Amino acid sequence: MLSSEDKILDATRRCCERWGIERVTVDDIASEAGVSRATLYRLFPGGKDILFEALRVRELDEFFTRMLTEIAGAESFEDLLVRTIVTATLELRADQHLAIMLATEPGETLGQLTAAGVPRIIRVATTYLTPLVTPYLDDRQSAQLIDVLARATISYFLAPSEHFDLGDPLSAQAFIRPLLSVFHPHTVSLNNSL
Amino acid sequence: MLSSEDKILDATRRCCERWGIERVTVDDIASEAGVSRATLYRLFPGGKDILFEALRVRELDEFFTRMLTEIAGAESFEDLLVRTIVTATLELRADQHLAIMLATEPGETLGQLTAAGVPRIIRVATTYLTPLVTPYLDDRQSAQLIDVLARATISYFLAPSEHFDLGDPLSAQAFIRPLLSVFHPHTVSLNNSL
DNA sequence: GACAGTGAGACGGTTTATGTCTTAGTGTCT
DNA sequence: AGACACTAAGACATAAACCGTCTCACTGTC
Repeated sequence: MLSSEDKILDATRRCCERWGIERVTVDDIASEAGVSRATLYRLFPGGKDILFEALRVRELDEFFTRMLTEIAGAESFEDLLVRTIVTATLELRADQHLAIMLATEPGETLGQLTAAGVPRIIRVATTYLTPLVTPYLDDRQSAQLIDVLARATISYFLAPSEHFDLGDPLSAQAFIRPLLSVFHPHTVSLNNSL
Repeated sequence: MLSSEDKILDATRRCCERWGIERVTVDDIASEAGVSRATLYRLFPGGKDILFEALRVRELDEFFTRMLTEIAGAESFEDLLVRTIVTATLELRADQHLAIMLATEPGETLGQLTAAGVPRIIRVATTYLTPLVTPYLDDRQSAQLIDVLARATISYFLAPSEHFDLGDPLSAQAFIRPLLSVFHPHTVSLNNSL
C-alpha cells in the first residue's frame, strides 16, 4: 500500500503530463490521487508549488538511488566516473516522464535542467556521489568534479555531440580521461591522450 | 494564404491536442491562430462549442473529400464498396490528430465516433457517397447500406477483429460479399459464400 | 473513550475566462 | 480623396473556476 504522499506525488506526475504544469489544478491532482483536497493540503501545505517541488525532490532522489546500484561495483577511479556518466545518461534517455515534459513544457523543463533546477541537482548529486569519490579525492575536489560531470552529462543529454556519446562506455572513457589528469594526476598523469 | 476561418480551426486543432478540450481557452486559440479574440468571435459567434463543432464539420468534410478521390475509379459495385471501407479504414488509422485525441481525451473522442457524433457522420457519409451508390441502388437502400458500412468501419477501426481486417482489400471483400447479396441481389445472388 | 487520519464540502477572496463593445488602424475599391 | 470591409487591441462587466482554510462527521486503532 502506497502512502498518501506517494499517491499524491504519482498523481501530480500523471496530471502534469496530461494537462501541463500551468493547467493542472489542485482538484485534478486530489481526485486523480483518490484523496480529498483537505488531505492534500495537510500533507503538502502551500499547494501546487510545494507539490511540484516535492515531486522534483523525490524524482531526483529516485534517480540517484537507482544510479547508485548501477555504479556500485566500480573497480577504479576511472571506472567509477565512466559508469557514473554512462548510467546517468542512459537513465535520462530512458526517462519517459522527462521526455513527455520536455516535449510538452520545454520552457519549464529546460529551466529545471539547466538554470533554476541546477543548484538542487548539483546538491543532490554531491550528496549521493561524494561518498564514492572520497576514496580518491578530497572533499573540495570531489565537489568540483561532481559539479563538472553533472553539468556535462546534462548538456550532452540535451544536445548530443558528434564527438562524444556519454551513453557509450568507450566514448565516455575518452571524455573522462583528460579530466582525470586534472582531478587526479597521481595515477594517470601521462594518460591524457585524447 | 489561408482564410482566417481556416487559421482559427487549425489553431483549435493544435490547441486541443496540446491542452485538451476542457482546458483550452478562447484566448489560447486566438493567439495560436494569430488572430484577435474579437475576430474569432465574429467568425464563430458562440465561442468554444461552436468552434469545436465547426472543426468537426470541416474534418469530416475533408475526410470524405480525400476519400472520394481514392474511390473514384471503382469498376463495379463490389469494388466500390470494398474501396470505400478500405480507404476509410486506412485513413482513420493514419489520422494523427484522431490518434492523439483518442489517447488524451478518450471519453469525448469515443463519444464523437460512437454516440453523439454518429448521426452527423452518417449524414455526411450519406451526402458524399450516395451519388456513387445510386447507379446500383435506390435511395432508401443506399442510405441503409451507407449507414451500415459507416458503423462497421468505425467499429472495426476502434476494435480490430481477428476475422476481418477492413484495411486489407481481400479481407474487406470477404466482409462485403454477404452484404452484397442483401443489398443488391440482382448481380451476385449466388455469390454469398462466406 | 481518546486519538490520529480522512472525506466531504462550505466559505470568502482571488484569479481567470467569457462575450460584448468601442476605438483606431490598414488595405482595397471606386 | 473618400467609402468600405476587415482587423488588432483592449476596456468592461459578468460568470466561472480555483485557491487556501476551516468545520464536521466518520473510521479504524490503541
